[in-house]
Amino acid sequence: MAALTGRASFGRQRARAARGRAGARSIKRFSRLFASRLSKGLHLRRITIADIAQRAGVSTGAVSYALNDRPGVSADTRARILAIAGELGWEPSSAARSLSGARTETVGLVLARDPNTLGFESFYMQFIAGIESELAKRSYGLLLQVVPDLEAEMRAYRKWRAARRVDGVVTVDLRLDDPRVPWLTEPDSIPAVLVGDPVLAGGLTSVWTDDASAMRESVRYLHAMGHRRIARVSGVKSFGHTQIRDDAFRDETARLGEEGQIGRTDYTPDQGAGATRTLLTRADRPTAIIYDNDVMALAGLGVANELGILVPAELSIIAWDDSPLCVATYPRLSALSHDVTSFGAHVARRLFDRIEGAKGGSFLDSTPTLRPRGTTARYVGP
Amino acid sequence: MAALTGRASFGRQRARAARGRAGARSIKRFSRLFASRLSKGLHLRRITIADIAQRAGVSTGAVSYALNDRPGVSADTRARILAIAGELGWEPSSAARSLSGARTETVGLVLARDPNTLGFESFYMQFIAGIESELAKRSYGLLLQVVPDLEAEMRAYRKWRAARRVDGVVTVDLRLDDPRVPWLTEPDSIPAVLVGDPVLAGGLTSVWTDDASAMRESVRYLHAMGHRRIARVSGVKSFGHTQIRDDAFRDETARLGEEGQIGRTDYTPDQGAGATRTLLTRADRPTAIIYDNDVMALAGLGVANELGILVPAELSIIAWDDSPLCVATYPRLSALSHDVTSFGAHVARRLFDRIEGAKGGSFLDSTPTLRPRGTTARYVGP
DNA sequence: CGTTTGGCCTGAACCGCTTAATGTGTTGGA
DNA sequence: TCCAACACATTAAGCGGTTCAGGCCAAACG
Repeated sequence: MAALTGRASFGRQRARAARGRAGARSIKRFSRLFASRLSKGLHLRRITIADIAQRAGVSTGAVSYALNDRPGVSADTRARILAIAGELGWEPSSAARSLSGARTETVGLVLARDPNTLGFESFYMQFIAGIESELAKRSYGLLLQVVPDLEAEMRAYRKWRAARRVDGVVTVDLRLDDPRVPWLTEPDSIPAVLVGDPVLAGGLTSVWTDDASAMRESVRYLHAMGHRRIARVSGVKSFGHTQIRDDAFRDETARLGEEGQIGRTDYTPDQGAGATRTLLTRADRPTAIIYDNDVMALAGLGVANELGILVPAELSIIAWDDSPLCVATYPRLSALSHDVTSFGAHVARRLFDRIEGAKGGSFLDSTPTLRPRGTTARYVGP
Repeated sequence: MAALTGRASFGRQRARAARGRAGARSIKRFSRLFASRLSKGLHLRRITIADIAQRAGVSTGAVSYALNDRPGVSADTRARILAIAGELGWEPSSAARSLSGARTETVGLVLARDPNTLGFESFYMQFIAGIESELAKRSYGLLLQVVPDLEAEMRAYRKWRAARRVDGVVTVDLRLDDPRVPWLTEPDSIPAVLVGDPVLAGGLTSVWTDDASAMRESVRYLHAMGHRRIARVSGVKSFGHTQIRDDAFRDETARLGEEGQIGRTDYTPDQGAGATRTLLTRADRPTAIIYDNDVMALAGLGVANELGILVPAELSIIAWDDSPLCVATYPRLSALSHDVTSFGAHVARRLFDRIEGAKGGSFLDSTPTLRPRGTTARYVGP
């Protein structure tokens, strides 16, 4: 026995211990297991680190260290454990992990929007796809919740925090004086990345696009094309980015000596069409309209067609958020193009940084660029 | 002491036990806690059922029974426990719950689609919103994963099962001979609800819409309007519902003595436009086209405009899956309308039934109904 | 009046993993 | 040669619930 190597003797010890433990677990335990197997139809017991430990002749602690790539095991023990884990097809129990204080391996996203209007905001789906692309790399999951309003969103956060459900959250549609900001700033809160302008994020980590610049560029572009009456059909006023675009729009039109009109909507094509109709039936109707999303731009195009106003000869149209939709219409919609999927990925990366303890900060994503297509043209007078 | 009520004496016992335990936990434990408080900035310890038990003067077991609405506690003890739990703002730890074999309170959804094409399938977002509406009622969460292909989807399922991550899954985009069906049929698999025709679901629970009827109705409608050359622009061939619609389309056109053409796409507007162009530049071009989704119908409308073909005078267009998009265009798209949000809710309800042990079965959701708008009209010859 | 019965509760094991604290041999230095 | 330092492992105490086998006591029964 004394001649045995350290490992072998550990192995024996281990085996003995295991046998002892199994005995101690007694008939009670066994019968319970058996009963559950019967009732649920011969379940295969799940593979745990204890199984790996037994096979490798080490303790569960060692297995845990090895599987988590932490010091405390030798290189070859680690390799052996990893091999066995692979062979057995072991998957960590996220429940056990998070219960013992480690990561949940889940991030949360709450969408506070009317379910019925959500469907045609292609932004979210693309954004989610982008987030997922990063999560997949670290085998994280995305916990999604669709709620009617901000209060419900806060409730969801509170619940997630209390239940230790997520490691972090992505927060979208920031508002002015957003209640989520102070809440997420509390010392005990969930690590978060806010999507929106730093001025709205109150020092928390934020990822943003320079919408103001994009708006200014668009206005200048239209002005240079001879447009003198430029309008904007905007989204929900309480959203921060709406205000930012509003301000930039007003500012830039004023700077160019124009009077910029703004129509207000809830992002639905219906209201987009309504706002367009209002604008186009005025005596001094605009010769160009910038829409806050693509479906409203599409709706606007429809209204123009209906009213017999030629696009782009008599009216130029620009959509915010380029999408396949924009190239599906005829004429094709000129749009402010932004890669929403990679934006989502960017957000996810920042969230991981944050989860790993990075300090807050604001990160500028690429600025939407104007992509002129068939709905913008030089304006040559009535 | 003997004169005390049972409850009061239990309370004392309990308190003593608690003190004893706290003592046994020793300085080691305390210092650890303290250290973590210091490092993370005075965390409030989370509220557990032990806290509730202590306050109520009962055991944690009793608290568990009370909170889960199970027999084993008297009505007023239950009420007292519930009150204290509310007062303390207790939230169950989902990790602890799932670890001890109970529910995860999470359902999973894997979307095997190219992230870039996902954005403009309004179907999914609406569908998800519908699912969420039911989940919210039971405070379940939705774990979402976007993957590139079926294999990755299977991996996700396997992982979720191994990690006990979800209580059930919703499976979409069924195919002929879908590998997910046998997998989900295995005795040890995850409870699932399949979205698709029962013939594809192999006995598992499925929720479906009668696409064949809807297709037949559309073809008959167009035929009755004088159309004699009806075409279809379909989606991905490997999807089961594509085949079902194909078959119904071919069958019904043949029955009416027409030759029904089918163009194949991947659901993108780009390919929808391409297929339309091919169809419309033939010598005997169709006078009506039925599209498999709304964005392709939109793209088709664009191509017709571009080619100078008048819609609906010379060409009728029908979109599958009505959406706000359909009323944003000019003319408005005639569409097969289906309430996708409530469809999602229906699916979620069936999944809960399944999780609670219901047998498989197939459930017919409402059949899409044709909603004629501006893109369908009587055909009066060339 | 002794004995079931049944309602309420307690105690403690257990779920699978993490992680301090605590051994053990081995080495290297004095 | 002896001891400290070190590398590797083990042990066992949690994490926060669930659940089952009792225990206790009052009511019902024979």
